[in-house]
Amino acid sequence: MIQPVASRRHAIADDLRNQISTGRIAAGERLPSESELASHYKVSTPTLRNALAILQAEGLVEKIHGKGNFVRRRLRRLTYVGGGRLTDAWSGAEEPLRVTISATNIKARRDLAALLGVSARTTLTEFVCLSYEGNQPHSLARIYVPRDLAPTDLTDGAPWRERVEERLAELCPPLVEIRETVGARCPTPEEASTLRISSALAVLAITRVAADIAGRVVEAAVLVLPGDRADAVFTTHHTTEGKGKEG
Amino acid sequence: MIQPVASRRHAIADDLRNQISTGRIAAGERLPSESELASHYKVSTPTLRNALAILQAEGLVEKIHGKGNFVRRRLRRLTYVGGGRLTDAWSGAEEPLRVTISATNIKARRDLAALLGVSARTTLTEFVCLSYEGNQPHSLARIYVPRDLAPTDLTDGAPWRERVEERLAELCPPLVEIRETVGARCPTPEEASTLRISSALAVLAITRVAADIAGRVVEAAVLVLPGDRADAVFTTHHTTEGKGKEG
DNA sequence: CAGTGGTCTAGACCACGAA
DNA sequence: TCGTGGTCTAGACCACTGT
Repeated sequence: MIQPVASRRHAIADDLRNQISTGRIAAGERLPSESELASHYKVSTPTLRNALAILQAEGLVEKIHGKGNFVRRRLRRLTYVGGGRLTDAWSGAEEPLRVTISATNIKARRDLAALLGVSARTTLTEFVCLSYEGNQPHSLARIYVPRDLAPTDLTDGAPWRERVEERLAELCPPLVEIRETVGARCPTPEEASTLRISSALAVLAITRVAADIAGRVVEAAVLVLPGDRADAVFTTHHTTEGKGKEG
Repeated sequence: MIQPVASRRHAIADDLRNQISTGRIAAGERLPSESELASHYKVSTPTLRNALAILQAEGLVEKIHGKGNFVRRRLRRLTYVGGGRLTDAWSGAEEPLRVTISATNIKARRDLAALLGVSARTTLTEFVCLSYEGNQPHSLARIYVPRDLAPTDLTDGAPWRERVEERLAELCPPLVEIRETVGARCPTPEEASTLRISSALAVLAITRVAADIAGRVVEAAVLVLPGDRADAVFTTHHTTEGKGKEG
Protein backbone atom coordinates (compact mmCIF):
# COMPACT_ATOMS: atom_id res chain seq x y z
CA MET A 1 0.00 0.00 0.00
CA ILE A 2 1.14 3.47 -0.74
CA GLN A 3 -1.22 5.79 1.09
CA PRO A 4 -3.72 4.43 3.58
CA VAL A 5 -5.54 7.76 3.50
CA ALA A 6 -4.29 10.07 0.83
CA SER A 7 -3.63 13.60 1.93
CA ARG A 8 -6.44 16.04 1.45
CA ARG A 9 -4.76 17.80 -1.41
CA HIS A 10 -4.31 14.55 -3.29
CA ALA A 11 -7.91 13.58 -2.70
CA ILE A 12 -9.06 16.93 -4.03
CA ALA A 13 -6.66 16.78 -6.96
CA ASP A 14 -7.92 13.29 -7.79
CA ASP A 15 -11.51 14.44 -7.66
CA LEU A 16 -10.89 17.43 -9.90
CA ARG A 17 -8.79 15.34 -12.26
CA ASN A 18 -11.67 12.95 -12.59
CA GLN A 19 -14.11 15.71 -13.31
CA ILE A 20 -11.78 17.02 -15.97
CA SER A 21 -11.06 13.73 -17.67
CA THR A 22 -14.71 12.71 -17.72
CA GLY A 23 -15.60 16.04 -19.23
CA ARG A 24 -17.73 17.18 -16.30
CA ILE A 25 -15.56 20.26 -16.43
CA ALA A 26 -14.98 21.06 -20.06
CA ALA A 27 -11.67 21.96 -21.62
CA GLY A 28 -11.07 25.68 -21.68
CA GLU A 29 -13.61 26.26 -18.94
CA ARG A 30 -12.92 28.20 -15.78
CA LEU A 31 -12.95 26.39 -12.47
CA PRO A 32 -14.86 27.87 -9.55
CA SER A 33 -12.76 30.39 -7.67
CA GLU A 34 -10.30 29.09 -5.13
CA SER A 35 -12.35 30.31 -2.20
CA GLU A 36 -15.46 28.62 -3.59
CA LEU A 37 -13.58 25.38 -4.09
CA ALA A 38 -12.07 25.65 -0.63
CA SER A 39 -15.44 25.99 1.03
CA HIS A 40 -16.88 23.27 -1.19
CA TYR A 41 -14.19 20.80 -0.12
CA LYS A 42 -14.15 22.22 3.41
CA VAL A 43 -10.42 22.94 3.41
CA SER A 44 -8.39 26.07 3.85
CA THR A 45 -7.14 28.06 0.90
CA PRO A 46 -3.51 26.91 1.07
CA THR A 47 -4.64 23.29 1.02
CA LEU A 48 -6.84 23.90 -1.97
CA ARG A 49 -4.03 25.71 -3.71
CA ASN A 50 -1.76 22.77 -3.07
CA ALA A 51 -4.29 20.54 -4.77
CA LEU A 52 -4.36 22.84 -7.78
CA ALA A 53 -0.57 22.90 -7.84
CA ILE A 54 -0.62 19.14 -8.44
CA LEU A 55 -2.86 19.59 -11.45
CA GLN A 56 -0.74 22.44 -12.74
CA ALA A 57 2.36 20.29 -12.59
CA GLU A 58 0.51 17.73 -14.66
CA GLY A 59 -0.32 20.37 -17.20
CA LEU A 60 -4.06 19.94 -16.71
CA VAL A 61 -4.79 23.35 -15.25
CA GLU A 62 -3.51 26.78 -16.02
CA LYS A 63 -3.73 29.59 -13.52
CA ILE A 64 -4.14 33.12 -14.74
CA HIS A 65 -3.61 35.74 -12.11
CA GLY A 66 -6.69 37.86 -11.61
CA LYS A 67 -8.86 35.65 -13.81
CA GLY A 68 -8.99 32.17 -12.41
CA ASN A 69 -8.00 28.56 -12.96
CA PHE A 70 -8.72 27.13 -16.37
CA VAL A 71 -8.86 23.60 -17.67
CA ARG A 72 -6.18 23.40 -20.27
CA ARG A 73 -7.24 22.38 -23.71
CA ARG A 74 -5.62 19.08 -24.50
CA LEU A 75 -2.63 19.75 -26.68
CA ARG A 76 -1.66 17.44 -29.43
CA ARG A 77 1.17 15.15 -28.51
CA LEU A 78 4.07 15.65 -30.85
CA THR A 79 6.92 13.34 -31.53
CA TYR A 80 10.23 14.89 -32.34
CA VAL A 81 12.07 12.55 -34.65
CA GLY A 82 15.77 12.73 -34.06
CA GLY A 83 18.60 12.50 -36.52
CA GLY A 84 16.46 13.15 -39.55
CA ARG A 85 16.92 15.88 -42.02
CA LEU A 86 15.83 19.11 -40.55
CA THR A 87 12.81 19.21 -42.79
CA ASP A 88 11.14 16.20 -41.33
CA ALA A 89 12.32 16.56 -37.80
CA TRP A 90 8.74 17.15 -36.72
CA SER A 91 6.31 14.46 -37.60
CA GLY A 92 3.24 12.92 -36.10
CA ALA A 93 1.56 16.25 -36.56
CA GLU A 94 -1.60 15.95 -38.58
CA GLU A 95 -1.16 19.47 -39.75
CA PRO A 96 1.74 21.74 -38.94
CA LEU A 97 1.49 23.99 -35.96
CA ARG A 98 1.47 27.70 -36.46
CA VAL A 99 4.93 29.05 -35.82
CA THR A 100 6.12 32.54 -35.02
CA ILE A 101 9.71 33.24 -35.80
CA SER A 102 11.82 36.18 -34.91
CA ALA A 103 15.40 36.54 -35.98
CA THR A 104 18.12 38.70 -34.50
CA ASN A 105 21.86 38.87 -34.75
CA ILE A 106 23.70 38.35 -31.51
CA LYS A 107 27.23 37.90 -30.30
CA ALA A 108 27.94 34.32 -29.33
CA ARG A 109 27.91 33.75 -25.61
CA ARG A 110 30.49 31.36 -24.25
CA ASP A 111 28.17 28.37 -24.25
CA LEU A 112 26.99 28.99 -27.79
CA ALA A 113 30.52 29.57 -29.01
CA ALA A 114 31.52 26.21 -27.58
CA LEU A 115 28.54 24.48 -29.17
CA LEU A 116 29.22 25.93 -32.59
CA GLY A 117 32.98 25.63 -32.37
CA VAL A 118 33.54 29.31 -33.05
CA SER A 119 35.33 31.91 -31.03
CA ALA A 120 33.39 33.90 -28.51
CA ARG A 121 31.76 37.11 -29.72
CA THR A 122 31.32 35.75 -33.23
CA THR A 123 28.14 37.10 -34.75
CA LEU A 124 25.35 34.57 -34.93
CA THR A 125 21.83 34.74 -36.17
CA GLU A 126 19.34 33.60 -33.58
CA PHE A 127 15.95 32.34 -34.64
CA VAL A 128 13.41 32.12 -31.87
CA CYS A 129 10.63 29.82 -32.99
CA LEU A 130 7.46 29.56 -30.97
CA SER A 131 4.93 27.05 -32.17
CA TYR A 132 1.26 27.36 -31.36
CA GLU A 133 -1.64 25.01 -31.41
CA GLY A 134 -4.54 27.41 -31.69
CA ASN A 135 -3.86 30.16 -29.20
CA GLN A 136 -1.83 27.97 -26.94
CA PRO A 137 1.95 28.06 -27.09
CA HIS A 138 3.15 24.54 -27.71
CA SER A 139 6.90 24.50 -27.74
CA LEU A 140 9.93 26.64 -28.21
CA ALA A 141 13.10 26.43 -30.25
CA ARG A 142 16.10 28.67 -30.41
CA ILE A 143 18.25 28.08 -33.46
CA TYR A 144 21.70 29.56 -33.86
CA VAL A 145 23.47 29.80 -37.18
CA PRO A 146 26.68 31.61 -38.09
CA ARG A 147 25.57 34.84 -39.69
CA ASP A 148 27.10 34.13 -43.04
CA LEU A 149 25.03 30.95 -43.34
CA ALA A 150 21.74 32.51 -42.33
CA PRO A 151 19.10 32.99 -45.01
CA THR A 152 18.95 36.74 -45.40
CA ASP A 153 15.26 36.94 -46.13
CA LEU A 154 14.50 35.66 -42.68
CA THR A 155 16.80 37.86 -40.70
CA ASP A 156 14.62 40.90 -40.59
CA GLY A 157 11.89 39.71 -38.35
CA ALA A 158 9.31 38.19 -40.63
CA PRO A 159 6.60 37.56 -38.06
CA TRP A 160 5.51 33.99 -38.57
CA ARG A 161 6.28 31.68 -41.36
CA GLU A 162 6.04 27.97 -41.67
CA ARG A 163 9.00 25.70 -41.80
CA VAL A 164 12.01 27.90 -41.54
CA GLU A 165 13.97 24.82 -40.98
CA GLU A 166 13.14 23.69 -44.48
CA ARG A 167 14.60 26.87 -45.85
CA LEU A 168 17.63 26.60 -43.67
CA ALA A 169 18.19 23.10 -44.91
CA GLU A 170 18.20 24.23 -48.52
CA LEU A 171 21.07 26.52 -47.84
CA CYS A 172 23.26 24.13 -45.94
CA PRO A 173 25.87 21.89 -47.42
CA PRO A 174 25.11 18.21 -46.86
CA LEU A 175 25.08 17.39 -43.18
CA VAL A 176 27.16 14.50 -42.05
CA GLU A 177 26.70 14.55 -38.32
CA ILE A 178 23.86 15.49 -36.08
CA ARG A 179 24.39 15.21 -32.36
CA GLU A 180 21.41 15.57 -30.11
CA THR A 181 21.80 15.86 -26.38
CA VAL A 182 18.65 15.33 -24.41
CA GLY A 183 17.99 16.33 -20.84
CA ALA A 184 15.02 16.68 -18.53
CA ARG A 185 14.62 19.70 -16.32
CA CYS A 186 12.12 22.22 -15.11
CA PRO A 187 11.62 25.24 -17.32
CA THR A 188 13.36 28.49 -16.56
CA PRO A 189 11.00 31.23 -15.43
CA GLU A 190 11.16 32.84 -18.87
CA GLU A 191 10.40 29.56 -20.61
CA ALA A 192 7.52 28.93 -18.21
CA SER A 193 5.94 32.28 -18.94
CA THR A 194 6.58 32.09 -22.68
CA LEU A 195 5.02 28.66 -22.91
CA ARG A 196 2.43 29.46 -20.24
CA ILE A 197 3.27 26.35 -18.29
CA SER A 198 3.78 25.71 -14.62
CA SER A 199 7.39 25.96 -13.58
CA ALA A 200 6.97 22.48 -12.11
CA LEU A 201 6.16 20.81 -15.42
CA ALA A 202 9.14 18.86 -16.69
CA VAL A 203 10.45 19.81 -20.10
CA LEU A 204 12.58 17.92 -22.56
CA ALA A 205 15.57 20.03 -23.51
CA ILE A 206 17.20 18.95 -26.73
CA THR A 207 20.43 20.52 -27.85
CA ARG A 208 21.05 19.69 -31.47
CA VAL A 209 24.31 20.35 -33.22
CA ALA A 210 24.58 19.73 -36.95
CA ALA A 211 27.85 19.68 -38.84
CA ASP A 212 28.47 19.67 -42.55
CA ILE A 213 30.79 17.49 -44.53
CA ALA A 214 33.79 19.64 -43.67
CA GLY A 215 33.09 19.28 -39.97
CA ARG A 216 31.91 22.83 -39.67
CA VAL A 217 29.02 23.29 -37.32
CA VAL A 218 26.30 24.93 -39.36
CA GLU A 219 23.53 24.94 -36.82
CA ALA A 220 22.98 24.62 -33.12
CA ALA A 221 19.49 24.45 -31.75
CA VAL A 222 18.03 24.38 -28.29
CA LEU A 223 14.56 22.89 -28.27
CA VAL A 224 12.29 23.12 -25.25
CA LEU A 225 9.46 20.61 -25.40
CA PRO A 226 7.06 20.45 -22.47
CA GLY A 227 6.91 16.89 -21.27
CA ASP A 228 3.12 16.71 -21.28
CA ARG A 229 2.94 17.19 -25.04
CA ALA A 230 6.09 15.90 -26.64
CA ASP A 231 8.41 12.93 -26.88
CA ALA A 232 11.50 12.42 -28.92
CA VAL A 233 12.24 9.23 -30.76
CA PHE A 234 15.57 8.02 -32.06
CA THR A 235 15.82 4.99 -34.28
CA THR A 236 19.05 3.22 -35.01
CA HIS A 237 19.51 0.58 -37.66
CA HIS A 238 22.51 -1.72 -37.52
CA THR A 239 23.22 -3.90 -40.49
CA THR A 240 25.56 -6.65 -39.34
CA GLU A 241 28.31 -4.33 -38.18
CA GLY A 242 26.99 -0.97 -37.20
CA LYS A 243 25.96 1.14 -40.08
CA GLY A 244 22.65 2.17 -41.56
CA LYS A 245 20.59 4.81 -39.95
CA GLU A 246 17.24 6.21 -40.58
CA GLY A 247 15.79 9.24 -38.88
CA MET B 1 12.72 42.57 -15.30
CA ILE B 2 11.36 39.44 -13.80
CA GLN B 3 11.11 40.05 -10.10
CA PRO B 4 11.64 43.51 -8.67
CA VAL B 5 11.82 42.03 -5.20
CA ALA B 6 12.05 38.28 -5.24
CA SER B 7 9.65 36.51 -2.96
CA ARG B 8 10.95 35.57 0.44
CA ARG B 9 11.20 31.92 -0.37
CA HIS B 10 13.31 32.63 -3.41
CA ALA B 11 15.57 34.92 -1.45
CA ILE B 12 16.05 32.22 1.18
CA ALA B 13 16.54 29.53 -1.43
CA ASP B 14 19.13 31.70 -3.17
CA ASP B 15 20.96 32.30 0.08
CA LEU B 16 21.03 28.62 0.98
CA ARG B 17 21.99 27.68 -2.56
CA ASN B 18 24.91 30.04 -2.31
CA GLN B 19 26.02 28.60 0.98
CA ILE B 20 25.86 25.14 -0.51
CA SER B 21 27.69 25.89 -3.73
CA THR B 22 30.44 27.83 -1.96
CA GLY B 23 30.89 24.95 0.43
CA ARG B 24 29.87 26.92 3.52
CA ILE B 25 27.50 24.07 4.07
CA ALA B 26 29.31 20.88 3.15
CA ALA B 27 27.92 18.09 1.02
CA GLY B 28 26.28 15.40 3.10
CA GLU B 29 25.85 17.75 6.03
CA ARG B 30 22.57 18.34 7.79
CA LEU B 31 20.98 21.75 7.62
CA PRO B 32 19.70 23.39 10.79
CA SER B 33 16.18 22.26 11.60
CA GLU B 34 13.35 23.95 9.82
CA SER B 35 12.23 25.83 12.91
CA GLU B 36 15.78 27.09 13.48
CA LEU B 37 16.04 28.22 9.88
CA ALA B 38 12.62 29.82 10.08
CA SER B 39 13.55 31.90 13.10
CA HIS B 40 16.94 32.71 11.58
CA TYR B 41 15.35 34.09 8.44
CA LYS B 42 12.43 35.52 10.43
CA VAL B 43 9.79 33.74 8.38
CA SER B 44 7.08 31.28 9.22
CA THR B 45 7.56 27.57 8.83
CA PRO B 46 5.52 27.15 5.65
CA THR B 47 7.54 29.89 3.98
CA LEU B 48 10.78 28.27 4.97
CA ARG B 49 9.52 24.93 3.75
CA ASN B 50 8.64 26.50 0.43
CA ALA B 51 12.21 27.70 0.15
CA LEU B 52 13.51 24.21 0.83
CA ALA B 53 11.06 22.81 -1.73
CA ILE B 54 12.82 24.88 -4.38
CA LEU B 55 16.16 23.36 -3.46
CA GLN B 56 14.66 19.88 -3.39
CA ALA B 57 13.29 20.32 -6.88
CA GLU B 58 16.80 21.26 -7.97
CA GLY B 59 18.14 18.11 -6.40
CA LEU B 60 20.37 20.03 -4.00
CA VAL B 61 18.67 19.04 -0.77
CA GLU B 62 17.16 15.80 0.43
CA LYS B 63 14.61 15.73 3.20
CA ILE B 64 14.47 12.73 5.47
CA HIS B 65 11.42 12.62 7.66
CA GLY B 66 12.33 12.62 11.32
CA LYS B 67 15.98 13.35 10.64
CA GLY B 68 16.33 16.62 8.82
CA ASN B 69 17.35 18.25 5.59
CA PHE B 70 20.63 17.17 4.08
CA VAL B 71 22.83 18.66 1.42
CA ARG B 72 22.93 16.13 -1.33
CA ARG B 73 26.32 14.85 -2.30
CA ARG B 74 26.98 15.90 -5.86
CA LEU B 75 26.30 12.96 -8.08
CA ARG B 76 28.34 12.27 -11.11
CA ARG B 77 26.69 13.37 -14.30
CA LEU B 78 26.22 10.44 -16.61
CA THR B 79 25.64 10.46 -20.30
CA TYR B 80 23.49 7.76 -21.72
CA VAL B 81 24.67 7.04 -25.22
CA GLY B 82 21.81 6.02 -27.43
CA GLY B 83 21.72 3.53 -30.22
CA GLY B 84 24.89 1.77 -29.23
CA ARG B 85 25.25 -1.84 -28.48
CA LEU B 86 23.82 -2.57 -25.11
CA THR B 87 27.23 -3.12 -23.66
CA ASP B 88 28.43 0.41 -24.10
CA ALA B 89 25.18 2.20 -23.65
CA TRP B 90 26.57 3.82 -20.53
CA SER B 91 29.68 5.80 -20.98
CA GLY B 92 31.22 8.90 -19.51
CA ALA B 93 31.41 7.03 -16.24
CA GLU B 94 34.93 6.97 -14.91
CA GLU B 95 34.20 3.75 -13.17
CA PRO B 96 31.00 1.81 -13.37
CA LEU B 97 28.40 2.46 -10.76
CA ARG B 98 27.45 -0.28 -8.40
CA VAL B 99 24.28 -1.93 -9.62
CA THR B 100 21.75 -4.07 -7.83
CA ILE B 101 19.68 -6.32 -9.99
CA SER B 102 16.67 -8.35 -9.16
CA ALA B 103 14.93 -10.56 -11.63
CA THR B 104 11.40 -11.88 -11.56
CA ASN B 105 9.07 -13.47 -14.03
CA ILE B 106 5.87 -11.57 -14.66
CA LYS B 107 2.93 -11.68 -17.00
CA ALA B 108 3.09 -8.96 -19.61
CA ARG B 109 0.79 -6.07 -18.89
CA ARG B 110 -0.94 -4.49 -21.84
CA ASP B 111 1.64 -1.74 -22.28
CA LEU B 112 4.55 -4.15 -22.12
CA ALA B 113 2.87 -6.58 -24.47
CA ALA B 114 2.45 -3.80 -26.99
CA LEU B 115 6.06 -2.74 -26.63
CA LEU B 116 7.40 -6.22 -27.11
CA GLY B 117 4.91 -7.19 -29.77
CA VAL B 118 3.71 -10.23 -27.87
CA SER B 119 0.26 -11.15 -26.73
CA ALA B 120 -0.87 -10.04 -23.32
CA ARG B 121 -0.14 -12.36 -20.41
CA THR B 122 2.99 -13.71 -22.07
CA THR B 123 5.60 -14.52 -19.46
CA LEU B 124 8.43 -12.02 -19.36
CA THR B 125 11.50 -11.76 -17.23
CA GLU B 126 11.78 -8.39 -15.59
CA PHE B 127 15.15 -7.12 -14.45
CA VAL B 128 15.04 -4.21 -12.07
CA CYS B 129 18.42 -2.51 -12.10
CA LEU B 130 19.19 0.15 -9.53
CA SER B 131 22.53 1.84 -9.87
CA TYR B 132 24.26 3.48 -6.96
CA GLU B 133 27.00 5.99 -6.59
CA GLY B 134 28.24 5.25 -3.10
CA ASN B 135 25.14 4.92 -0.95
CA GLN B 136 23.08 7.16 -3.15
CA PRO B 137 20.68 5.67 -5.66
CA HIS B 138 21.56 7.10 -9.04
CA SER B 139 19.15 5.79 -11.61
CA LEU B 140 16.76 3.04 -12.36
CA ALA B 141 16.16 0.68 -15.23
CA ARG B 142 13.51 -1.92 -15.79
CA ILE B 143 14.37 -4.36 -18.53
CA TYR B 144 11.88 -6.79 -19.98
CA VAL B 145 12.86 -9.83 -21.99
CA PRO B 146 10.74 -12.73 -23.20
CA ARG B 147 11.39 -15.51 -20.72
CA ASP B 148 12.89 -17.87 -23.23
CA LEU B 149 15.55 -15.30 -24.07
CA ALA B 150 16.47 -14.46 -20.51
CA PRO B 151 19.79 -15.71 -19.18
CA THR B 152 18.81 -18.32 -16.66
CA ASP B 153 21.63 -17.65 -14.25
CA LEU B 154 20.27 -14.21 -13.62
CA THR B 155 16.66 -15.04 -13.13
CA ASP B 156 16.89 -16.18 -9.56
CA GLY B 157 17.67 -12.96 -7.83
CA ALA B 158 21.43 -12.67 -7.82
CA PRO B 159 21.75 -9.54 -5.72
CA TRP B 160 24.06 -7.25 -7.59
CA ARG B 161 26.24 -7.91 -10.51
CA GLU B 162 27.86 -5.63 -12.94
CA ARG B 163 26.76 -5.27 -16.49
CA VAL B 164 23.85 -7.58 -16.95
CA GLU B 165 23.29 -5.95 -20.19
CA GLU B 166 26.57 -7.29 -21.44
CA ARG B 167 25.41 -10.78 -20.68
CA LEU B 168 22.07 -10.19 -22.25
CA ALA B 169 23.77 -8.98 -25.36
CA GLU B 170 25.79 -12.16 -25.66
CA LEU B 171 22.65 -14.18 -25.84
CA CYS B 172 20.81 -12.11 -28.36
CA PRO B 173 20.91 -12.55 -32.07
CA PRO B 174 22.36 -9.50 -33.81
CA LEU B 175 20.23 -6.47 -33.26
CA VAL B 176 19.11 -4.55 -36.28
CA GLU B 177 16.91 -1.90 -34.83
CA ILE B 178 16.92 0.03 -31.62
CA ARG B 179 14.17 2.54 -31.07
CA GLU B 180 14.48 4.88 -28.16
CA THR B 181 11.61 7.09 -27.11
CA VAL B 182 12.54 9.88 -24.76
CA GLY B 183 10.22 11.87 -22.58
CA ALA B 184 10.45 14.24 -19.65
CA ARG B 185 8.16 13.91 -16.67
CA CYS B 186 8.07 13.97 -12.93
CA PRO B 187 8.81 10.69 -11.22
CA THR B 188 6.02 8.47 -9.99
CA PRO B 189 5.83 8.28 -6.20
CA GLU B 190 7.47 4.86 -6.26
CA GLU B 191 10.30 6.09 -8.45
CA ALA B 192 10.77 9.11 -6.23
CA SER B 193 11.11 7.01 -3.11
CA THR B 194 13.27 4.38 -4.78
CA LEU B 195 15.65 7.00 -6.11
CA ARG B 196 15.24 9.19 -3.02
CA ILE B 197 14.46 12.23 -5.11
CA SER B 198 11.88 14.92 -4.80
CA SER B 199 8.76 14.19 -6.77
CA ALA B 200 9.26 17.62 -8.39
CA LEU B 201 12.62 16.77 -9.94
CA ALA B 202 12.26 16.14 -13.65
CA VAL B 203 13.36 12.76 -14.92
CA LEU B 204 14.32 11.58 -18.35
CA ALA B 205 12.27 8.52 -19.23
CA ILE B 206 13.76 6.46 -22.02
CA THR B 207 11.85 3.56 -23.47
CA ARG B 208 14.17 1.43 -25.51
CA VAL B 209 12.99 -1.34 -27.79
CA ALA B 210 15.54 -3.56 -29.50
CA ALA B 211 14.69 -5.95 -32.29
CA ASP B 212 16.79 -8.70 -33.82
CA ILE B 213 17.38 -9.44 -37.46
CA ALA B 214 14.10 -11.28 -37.76
CA GLY B 215 12.19 -8.30 -36.43
CA ARG B 216 11.50 -9.98 -33.13
CA VAL B 217 11.65 -7.65 -30.17
CA VAL B 218 14.20 -9.16 -27.85
CA GLU B 219 14.31 -6.47 -25.22
CA ALA B 220 12.28 -3.56 -23.97
CA ALA B 221 13.70 -1.30 -21.32
CA VAL B 222 12.35 1.62 -19.37
CA LEU B 223 15.12 3.80 -18.02
CA VAL B 224 14.48 6.48 -15.46
CA LEU B 225 17.30 9.01 -15.28
CA PRO B 226 16.93 11.93 -12.90
CA GLY B 227 17.46 15.12 -14.84
CA ASP B 228 19.99 16.53 -12.40
CA ARG B 229 22.47 13.77 -13.07
CA ALA B 230 21.97 12.41 -16.55
CA ASP B 231 21.68 13.36 -20.19
CA ALA B 232 21.23 11.23 -23.23
CA VAL B 233 23.10 11.79 -26.44
CA PHE B 234 22.24 10.51 -29.88
CA THR B 235 24.63 10.88 -32.76
CA THR B 236 23.64 10.39 -36.35
CA HIS B 237 26.03 10.14 -39.26
CA HIS B 238 24.77 10.64 -42.75
CA THR B 239 27.04 9.77 -45.66
CA THR B 240 25.66 11.48 -48.73
CA GLU B 241 22.27 9.81 -48.62
CA GLY B 242 21.34 8.76 -45.17
CA LYS B 243 23.21 5.81 -43.86
CA GLY B 244 26.01 5.32 -41.37
CA LYS B 245 25.36 5.48 -37.70
CA GLU B 246 27.48 5.34 -34.66
CA GLY B 247 26.23 5.06 -31.11
C1' DC C 1 -14.17 49.29 -7.95
C1' DA C 2 -14.96 44.06 -7.03
C1' DG C 3 -13.15 39.58 -7.78
C1' DT C 4 -9.41 36.82 -8.58
C1' DG C 5 -5.03 34.58 -7.51
C1' DG C 6 -0.06 35.28 -4.86
C1' DT C 7 2.20 35.36 -0.67
C1' DC C 8 2.78 35.04 4.06
C1' DT C 9 1.76 34.33 9.14
C1' DA C 10 1.47 31.87 13.70
C1' DG C 11 0.10 28.51 15.24
C1' DA C 12 -2.10 23.27 15.72
C1' DC C 13 -1.75 18.39 15.37
C1' DC C 14 0.13 14.05 13.24
C1' DA C 15 3.92 10.74 11.68
C1' DC C 16 8.56 9.27 11.57
C1' DG C 17 13.40 8.28 13.49
C1' DA C 18 16.62 7.66 17.09
C1' DA C 19 17.61 6.95 21.73
C1' DT D 1 10.38 10.04 24.96
C1' DC D 2 12.03 13.89 22.13
C1' DG D 3 13.18 16.32 18.01
C1' DT D 4 12.45 16.08 13.37
C1' DG D 5 9.63 16.91 9.20
C1' DG D 6 4.34 16.48 7.11
C1' DT D 7 0.00 18.45 6.90
C1' DC D 8 -3.44 21.65 7.72
C1' DT D 9 -5.99 25.88 9.48
C1' DA D 10 -8.00 30.68 9.49
C1' DG D 11 -7.01 34.71 8.24
C1' DA D 12 -4.14 38.85 6.68
C1' DC D 13 -2.37 41.68 3.06
C1' DC D 14 -0.67 42.47 -1.78
C1' DA D 15 -1.03 42.30 -7.00
C1' DC D 16 -3.40 41.53 -11.21
C1' DT D 17 -7.72 41.70 -14.29
C1' DG D 18 -11.84 43.26 -15.56
C1' DT D 19 -15.85 46.74 -15.25
